[in-house]
Amino acid sequence: MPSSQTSAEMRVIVAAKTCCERWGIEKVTIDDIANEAGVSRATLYRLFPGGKDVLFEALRVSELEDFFVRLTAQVDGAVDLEDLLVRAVVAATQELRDDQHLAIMMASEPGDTLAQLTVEGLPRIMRVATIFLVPLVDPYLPRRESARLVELLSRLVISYFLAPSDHVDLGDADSARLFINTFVLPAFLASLAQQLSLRS
Amino acid sequence: MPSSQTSAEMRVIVAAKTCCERWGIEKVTIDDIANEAGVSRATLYRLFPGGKDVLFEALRVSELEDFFVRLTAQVDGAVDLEDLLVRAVVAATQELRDDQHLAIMMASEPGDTLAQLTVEGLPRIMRVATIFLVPLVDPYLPRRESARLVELLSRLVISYFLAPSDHVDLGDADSARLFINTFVLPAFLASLAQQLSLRS
DNA sequence: TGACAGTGAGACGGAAAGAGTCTTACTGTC
DNA sequence: GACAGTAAGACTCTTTCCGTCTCACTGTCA
Repeated sequence: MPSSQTSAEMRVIVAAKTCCERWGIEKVTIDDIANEAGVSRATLYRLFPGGKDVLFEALRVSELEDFFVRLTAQVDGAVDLEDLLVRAVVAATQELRDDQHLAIMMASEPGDTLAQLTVEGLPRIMRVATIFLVPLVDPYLPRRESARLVELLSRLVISYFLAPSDHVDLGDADSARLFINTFVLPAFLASLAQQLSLRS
Repeated sequence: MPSSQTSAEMRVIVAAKTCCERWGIEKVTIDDIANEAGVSRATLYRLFPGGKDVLFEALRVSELEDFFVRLTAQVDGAVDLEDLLVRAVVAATQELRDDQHLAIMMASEPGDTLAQLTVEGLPRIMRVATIFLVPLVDPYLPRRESARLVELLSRLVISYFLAPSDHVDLGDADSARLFINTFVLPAFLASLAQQLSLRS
């Protein structure tokens, strides 16, 4: 029964998320999660062979996908590439800032949390960002350029979130627009012009 | 340096409270509390010989005293015995209901929490209640009767808090007044009359 | 300067909790 | 009756935690 299995996995992931929010990641045990999910420990290990590491990895992927689902919804209706990028950057920045869970983790386990936003987690973030955002950028740029653009902006959003600048506020639409037009879009102008000429 | 020592003890107790609110009592370790208090574990054991048990006992006493300090403030200005009792009962009931920390503990560790409100903790509650409230009741009743009254009302408040009744709501002033006039004050009427005649 | 009280850092052993594996028994389905 | 999925829990190994203890450091008072 594949659908029920999937549902059980989701129940466990949701339970893990709930437990982490309640106790913080360093206080959560497998038993806590299994109990919260209404599932035995044996079943949990069957669903996530590898235990805690695999489960938490799945949890991070799940949260990341949720993040981009919300982000995608927020950029819906963008009228051109600039509008799309500005909306995406502003929404992502604000969502990062408003993420209470992230703030708590940053306060209680800064090392692990930062690792998940940089050395360890960035590749995954880039991957998921690419999956979600490249299709949105594709109409305006060649595929290869789309991926480069999404990667560049993702890195910038995270960097400016982790270490805010006095000169740029990517959570502000005007500031983000100026920044994107000045430092980001010019690099893609050639491709952009090419794509436009192809379309016309 | 006795004053600094007292302050260190308070720092540890506050840290213990903070940690309990953050993680729940069953997830807190002595190290957590020592770190939160900015104190080494050795010092913590020096301040609270006996460790966790003694520290948590001190924490409970501290919270209990805070509770009655707030309660005492809320009944300030009562004009007569009935007014005093109604105010005290209503304030205590509402404070119990609004206590977020208590609610969390009741949800996560009902057994221990209930024990602290009944078999294990009630004697201490009565003791502290007596210390704080008997002086307030004293003007209206002989000392022996004051203690009996405070004990009776304390027990009733806790009982009605733990198991609400369809007929009485001690969080409501009118209901509490009716209840007190019907079931509590009559038992003390004789003493009350005697005290009044002595005063006149 | 030297005794001294208070403290932090951390080692240590025993106890307890947690992780991951595995077996057994139960339940519903084909 | 075979079978798949699960809960319960026994079991081992590892980690964490507790409580005690020692040692070095610091500021104070004589």
